[in-house]
Amino acid sequence: MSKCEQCIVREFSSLKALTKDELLKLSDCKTSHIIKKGEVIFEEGENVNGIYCIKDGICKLTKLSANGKDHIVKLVTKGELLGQRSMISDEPVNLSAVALEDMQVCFIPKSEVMGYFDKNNQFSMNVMRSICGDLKEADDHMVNLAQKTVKERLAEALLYLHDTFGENDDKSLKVQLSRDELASIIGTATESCIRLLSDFKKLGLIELTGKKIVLKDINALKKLAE
Amino acid sequence: MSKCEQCIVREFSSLKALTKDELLKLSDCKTSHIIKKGEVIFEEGENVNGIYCIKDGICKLTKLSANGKDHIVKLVTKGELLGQRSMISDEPVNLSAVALEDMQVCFIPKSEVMGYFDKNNQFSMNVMRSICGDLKEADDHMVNLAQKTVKERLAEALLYLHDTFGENDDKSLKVQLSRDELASIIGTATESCIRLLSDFKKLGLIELTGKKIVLKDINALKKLAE
DNA sequence: TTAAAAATATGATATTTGTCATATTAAAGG
DNA sequence: CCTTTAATATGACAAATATCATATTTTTAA
Repeated sequence: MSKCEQCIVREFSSLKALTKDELLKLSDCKTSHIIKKGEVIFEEGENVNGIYCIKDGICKLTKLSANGKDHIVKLVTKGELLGQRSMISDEPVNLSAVALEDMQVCFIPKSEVMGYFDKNNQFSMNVMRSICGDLKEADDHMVNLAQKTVKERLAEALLYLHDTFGENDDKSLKVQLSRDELASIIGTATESCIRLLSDFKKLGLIELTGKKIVLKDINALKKLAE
Repeated sequence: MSKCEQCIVREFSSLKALTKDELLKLSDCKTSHIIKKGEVIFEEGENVNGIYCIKDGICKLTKLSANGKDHIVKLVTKGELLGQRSMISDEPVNLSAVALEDMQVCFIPKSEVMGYFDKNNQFSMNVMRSICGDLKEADDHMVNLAQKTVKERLAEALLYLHDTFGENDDKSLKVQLSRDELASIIGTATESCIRLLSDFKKLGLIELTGKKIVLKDINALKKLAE
C-alpha cells in the first residue's frame, strides 16, 4: 500500500494540513482504486460515506435534469477531493462522478475525515475554502448560463478547458470531450454545439481534427466570450 | 444595544452554536443597522470584512453579467448570514446584497468570527453545512437554467417563492418582486416574463392584481415545472 | 478486416425567446 | 390632486436555438 506521506498530489488538496501522525493513520485506512475511462465513481443519490482524493486523471461531475439529459456541472482533476459536500451535509451525493480518462483515486472513509475536522483546524479551513471556491464558481457559472448566448458560452468553455487543463504537444486541448459532453457543459443541444464549432472553424478561431480541438485565435475567442 | 443572547433569530443561524461567553462578547462588538427597501447592504467587489446576520426582512443577492443585466442568484431572509463565503475565502464579495423590503441586520466584524472558527468546532461545522447547502442549491439551479425552458423556470420560481416565503392573508406571495426582478431570477427578458405570466393567468394557474401574484393551481404549476 | 454501431456533420424547419415599438396602468413627487 | 415618471402589458417582428431528417465519418467489436 502506497504511503500518503509521500504522495505529491496530497500537497495540492486540503489534506496538506495533515500532521505526520495523521498521514500514517490515513495510509492504513485509505483504499486505492483504478478507474477506467467512462467508469462511474459514484452516482447521484448514492451514499458515499467518505471522500475520494484524485491522484491522477480527470472526471466530470454531472446531474441528470428533468428532461433526461445529463448536465456537466464541473470537471475535476488530480489534487482535488470528491464528495466533501455530501459528507459534510450528511446527505447522498448530489452529482455523479464519471472518469473522462483512466484515473487513480484513493477513498478515505468518513469516520477518518470527520476526526480531522475535530482536531485539525487548518484542515477544516482548507476544506471550507475549497467549498467556498466551488460556490463562487457555481454562482458565476449560473449567471453565465442565464445571461450569455450559446456562442458566448461555447467560446468561454473552450478557453476554460485550455486554461485549466492545458494542451497536448500538438496544441490540442488536453481534455478530450465528445461534442455531446461539450454541449452538456454549455447547456445546449448537441447539434447546436456541433454547428457552432463548425462556425468557429470557418472563422479560423479553432481547428478540428476528429475529437481534437486546437484553439487558433485565443484573443478572438476571448472577445466572443465577452 | 440589544443582546445577542436574547435574539431569537440567532437560533436559526450557525451562530446557535455560540456559548454564553461568546454571545456576551458578540453583543459588544456587533453593530445593528436598519436597511430600507431598495438600499444596498454591500456591492459586488467590495471588501466587507465581516458577516451580516439578518434579523428581519428579505434581500436579493445579485451579480452583474457581462451584458449589463443583473442576475438574482439567491434570495435570503431572516436567520441567515451574509458574506460568509467572502470572509472565508478572504476575497471581495462576489455578489451584491439589496433589500427587497425594510430590513434589520447586525454586522459582526471578521476578527470576531474568525475567533469562533478557531475555538468553536460546532460553529465551524454549522457554517460549513450552510455553505454546502448553498453549493447544492447553486448546482441544482445551474442545471435548471441550462436544461429547462423559460416557462418551466417561471413555474418553478413561483412555486419556490410560495414554498420558501409563504403567502399573505389574501393568499398572494409574500415576497413582492417586480416583473424585472422575477425575470432576472429565471434568466429571461422582462417582456418574456410578463408574457408568460399573462399566459399563466389566462390558463387559470395564477391571479395577477398589480404586483400581487396568487397561485391558484399549484398542482398544474408543479406539472409545468416538471 | 469488415460489418454494425456510434459519433459527427449539415440542411430544413419549427419553436422558443429576445427586441423594439407602443399602449396602458400604476406609482411617485411636487 | 395632478403631472410626470416608471412599471406593466401586448403586438409585430427578428434572432437564437431546438428538433428532425439524413449524410458522412469514426469507432467498436465480431
